[in-house]
Amino acid sequence: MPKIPLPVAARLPLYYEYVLDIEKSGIASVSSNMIAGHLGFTPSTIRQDMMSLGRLDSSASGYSISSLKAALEELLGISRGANMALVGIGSLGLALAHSRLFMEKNFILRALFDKRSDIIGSVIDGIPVYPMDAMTEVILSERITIGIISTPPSSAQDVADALATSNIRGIWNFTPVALKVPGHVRVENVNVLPSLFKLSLLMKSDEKD
Amino acid sequence: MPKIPLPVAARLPLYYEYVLDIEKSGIASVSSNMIAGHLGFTPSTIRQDMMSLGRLDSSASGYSISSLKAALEELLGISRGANMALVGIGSLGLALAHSRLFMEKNFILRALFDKRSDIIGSVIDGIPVYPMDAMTEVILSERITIGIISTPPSSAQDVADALATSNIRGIWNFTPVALKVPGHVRVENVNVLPSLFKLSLLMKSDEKD
DNA sequence: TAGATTGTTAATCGATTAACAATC
DNA sequence: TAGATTGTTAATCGATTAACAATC
Repeated sequence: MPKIPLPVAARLPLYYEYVLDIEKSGIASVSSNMIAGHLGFTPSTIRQDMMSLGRLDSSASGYSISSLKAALEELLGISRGANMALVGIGSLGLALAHSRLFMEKNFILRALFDKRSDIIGSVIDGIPVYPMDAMTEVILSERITIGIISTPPSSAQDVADALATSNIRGIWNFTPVALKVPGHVRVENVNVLPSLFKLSLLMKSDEKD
Repeated sequence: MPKIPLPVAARLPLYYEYVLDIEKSGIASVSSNMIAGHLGFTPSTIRQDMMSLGRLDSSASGYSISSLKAALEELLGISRGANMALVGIGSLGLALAHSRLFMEKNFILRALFDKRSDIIGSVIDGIPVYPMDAMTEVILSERITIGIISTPPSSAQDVADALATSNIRGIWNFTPVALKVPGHVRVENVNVLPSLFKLSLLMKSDEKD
């Protein structure tokens, strides 16, 4: 199994979006030069990255779109997909539940959990809302491998503990809490504040021009 | 003006959260060793980064919390803050409008824009909803420098054009569209899908253990 | 074949880490 | 002073870029 360096892994989603784009236009292959020009890297970087992807069909007209797409879908987990559960139906949780973004990539939201009894038993966008204590059972029966945490920060660790107990394999954490989890659970944190700070930093550097 | 390398800039928000944490506990200074231990870097990296921040008060017990906090608030734009406008009140826009996350950091949402006439004129969480054609006027009168785009992808470029015309200085883009903007406008994109792919990649690497 | 592009090795660049004298 | 930590220079590491022979 090829071990993908982190800087390369960060570029894979960009490659994938680009591949989908040009696939639509009916072109059958793409060169490192074209990718580099479009995404703002050097052709050298692209070629080095392509080597990390394993064997691709390539020729003097570049890499075949179909083999590139297949390799990326395999690596990014799109080809196999995953079942997900979301815990905490606040305004962020609702926005995530409504989003078609991951659904389109085969990451399917199968279950919602909340502690508010007035919404338990209801169905949001086709997804049932369960009580918190049904977590272990539902995660098992729906073969859920990823848990999304969008609760208030104060409940985040408790929810992470419950998910870990339910044998979840990955946690997508939308709270600003540094979760403690057992070794078999992977955590990926989503934090938008650093991105706003970066924008602020960029704008500031414009000022003295 | 110190030019901050990107890898350093990416760590600044982490330092800031940590500084707020220990400030609460009443401790007056922190060593590179403590920061490194808590955030998972080496003390060397921390000290190099501190040098990028400019002159800090330091001693044999470490860096003074107050000078470190002040330097970070200055660099991250927290001390001066900014006024923001949000365009596109879907479920994501609502979640952002409800969030206290940036408000606490002096990034204040002053205006919401949408094209749906049934909500124009209403007030959401204390923030007025304006029609799209009031954009230039409101951005000027409220001294707004950052525009948030949370519309459907199909409208994103039109909104970016309108914001640029209104002399906005930064765009915080929550759509997956690669926006084209004039040189005086900075764009920062927020994309959660790469983060989900990264989680998927991590989980996959667990599998063959 | 001729032209273009890959695959791969070597060179460069920049970031991280180590080491230690200077400072508090 | 003695102990601890910074500030800074040098060494290491890894990622990006350049170069070019091999391939289509």
